[in-house]
Amino acid sequence: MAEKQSNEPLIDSDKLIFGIGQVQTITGVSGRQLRYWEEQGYIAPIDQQKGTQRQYSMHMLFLIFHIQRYLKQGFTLQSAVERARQFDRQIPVLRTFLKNQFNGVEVEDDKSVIDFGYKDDTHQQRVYGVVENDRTHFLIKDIDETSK
DNA sequence: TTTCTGACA
DNA sequence: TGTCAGAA
Repeated sequence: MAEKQSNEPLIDSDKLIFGIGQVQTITGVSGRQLRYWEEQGYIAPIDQQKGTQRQYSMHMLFLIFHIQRYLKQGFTLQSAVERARQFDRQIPVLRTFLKNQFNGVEVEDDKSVIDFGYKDDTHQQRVYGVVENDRTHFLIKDIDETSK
């Protein structure tokens, strides 16, 4: 099996730009709301000159999407923004962790196993994430020095 | 056609 | 927040 699949050529998310029309279609947030949120300092388009058409990064699109999700759940705009921002701060952390720990996943019909690499620098145990249907759990295996 | 700003039955 | 106007 292939050991390393250095996944570098991912899409530059910074190059994915959306106009206010696309943002409305994707997130369901009206242009009027987007301009109001911007006026309140909650969101910001990509730096552009005044009077020109707004452009939003994919990152901002996600933020807008989450603000709207919390809004639908009944939160006020202010608290929805707070929660969206908190969530936003967690993404880079998860990304870094997965980037360093993810070592591939074996997909099977009834059960799939995610390889999270060694438990620590001692390299004596390996951690796996097991996915069965909708249930998940961790699995730690001891590494026997004799094989491989 | 779409978006921008400002205003308000 | 929606919607309408007048301009770009």
